[in-house]
Amino acid sequence: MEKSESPRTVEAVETALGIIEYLQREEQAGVTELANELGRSKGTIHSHLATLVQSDYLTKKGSKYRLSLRYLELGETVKDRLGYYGVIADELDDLAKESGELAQFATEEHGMAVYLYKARGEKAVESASTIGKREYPHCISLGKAILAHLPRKRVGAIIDRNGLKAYTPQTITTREALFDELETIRERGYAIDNEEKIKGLKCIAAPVTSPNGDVLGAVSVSGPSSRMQGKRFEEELPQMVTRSANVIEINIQFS
Amino acid sequence: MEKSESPRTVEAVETALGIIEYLQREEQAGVTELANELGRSKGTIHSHLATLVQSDYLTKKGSKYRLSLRYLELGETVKDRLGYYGVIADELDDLAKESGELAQFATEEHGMAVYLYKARGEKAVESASTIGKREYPHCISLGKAILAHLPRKRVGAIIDRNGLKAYTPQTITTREALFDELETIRERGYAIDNEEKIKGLKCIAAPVTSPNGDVLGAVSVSGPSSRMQGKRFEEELPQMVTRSANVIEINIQFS
DNA sequence: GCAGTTTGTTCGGGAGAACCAAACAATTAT
DNA sequence: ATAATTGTTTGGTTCTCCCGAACAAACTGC
Repeated sequence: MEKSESPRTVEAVETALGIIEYLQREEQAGVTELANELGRSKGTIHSHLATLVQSDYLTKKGSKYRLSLRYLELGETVKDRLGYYGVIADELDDLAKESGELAQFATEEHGMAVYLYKARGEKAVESASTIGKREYPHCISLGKAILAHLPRKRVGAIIDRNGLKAYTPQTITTREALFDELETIRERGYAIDNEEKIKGLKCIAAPVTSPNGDVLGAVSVSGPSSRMQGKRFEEELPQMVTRSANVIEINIQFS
Repeated sequence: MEKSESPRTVEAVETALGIIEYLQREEQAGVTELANELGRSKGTIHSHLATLVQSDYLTKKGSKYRLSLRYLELGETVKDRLGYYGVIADELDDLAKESGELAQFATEEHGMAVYLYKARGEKAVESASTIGKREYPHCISLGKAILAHLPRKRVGAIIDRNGLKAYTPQTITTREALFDELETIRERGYAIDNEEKIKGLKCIAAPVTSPNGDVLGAVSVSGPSSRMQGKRFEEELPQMVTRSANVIEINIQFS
């Protein structure tokens, strides 16, 4: 089961990445603040900062450090390499317009659901998620739609890694319940988030798979529970979402 | 003049960043390839890769490593912090439509011009530049428009850092010629790229400044020399570009 | 299917660098 | 002006980063 031991890592790199992560949360910081936060001496942090500035990963204004614009380039590179970014953008814009709600696309990486795009329809609810944001997959429709099409042992590993944190009374918090739910999703063809992450918010998500069967991501619409009920929630929206997922699948093949 | 000595840097971090940079160019690579490229042993690279994967900066598929989606999030964070991204996007879309050409916005960081947005008009030429791409400022209109509004000693430092590489016979390659050109730009109110970077391509760029006088970036239109001449090149387009720059300046204040 | 080659992984040991602590300089606050 | 805080520099020591080599795994060619 277990690998003999965890592989060696480079501590100096971990502190440098810690600086980047802190500056992602905090916008700007000085030497002392970072030293306290990361539990290193001021001198150490100082040379790390010098390294990151020299390599263009940070900028220094006065005595405060911030993330540089280099991450823009890296972000674009990653986006371009996905290959299907334009396809999902176009289709989600349509879906948002047609449904009037918030339409989103996410994929999976390292056991987390990663939002790649969002489009806002006429009445779309606000959402904290932005492009690149990562979320636990077990409590959102996008995540569950993806998990439903991953190998069972892969899902097990993800649960072990993440746990099953509860956000609302509806959140699925046991392994068995989640596997049952995934089974239901496979049969039904789409996933539902019934206020499992945020009270008052319901979502519907359908998976996008490649020709050879593995899942590339999922499409969803989200809206307030007041609008997400009856025939609209049980027929119309599911149909829109699954249709969008299919359109994306087809267009990816020819792009 | 010179600081006593260059500050200390952390070599381990430099190799880790070297890995990231290589994977930005190459899409994917294995241990041996990276070890050769960066002049380190396979064992060393291996533990660096383990560190970067563990912290979610790389993904491992089989025995190849790639950049992870984390850079999407970092890119979005940086974009949001600019504050005026939406403003330039809206205005450049208009400018591209009105002019029919390629409209771009760039700002300055570490002595380089960094493209932040581009919008393509009806007849827009193709361009290799993408969001986040960095370019030497001395040979493009956007760069010169920005340089014209930086402190003289800052410009001097940038020249020292970058040099003045020639791309075409028109490229400005001497310090004096560049300072003269910047003076002309300040008087005229906008900058011209007369095939100084790419043969057959001409551009016009106007600076965007903040109320307190420092330059935030510049707006440009680019087109083939055949279309960039006569009254259109000397009056109409300059007017459009400077007007766009002004609109952006105003909107930034109220956003 | 089997030897040969290449690539990834593990590990001991030594040299060097990352880290700390403390002193100094610069900036800000009182 | 003085005190307090923060940034910068520097020696010295410990620890870790790195190398090299051995091992394992994957791929190649025959």
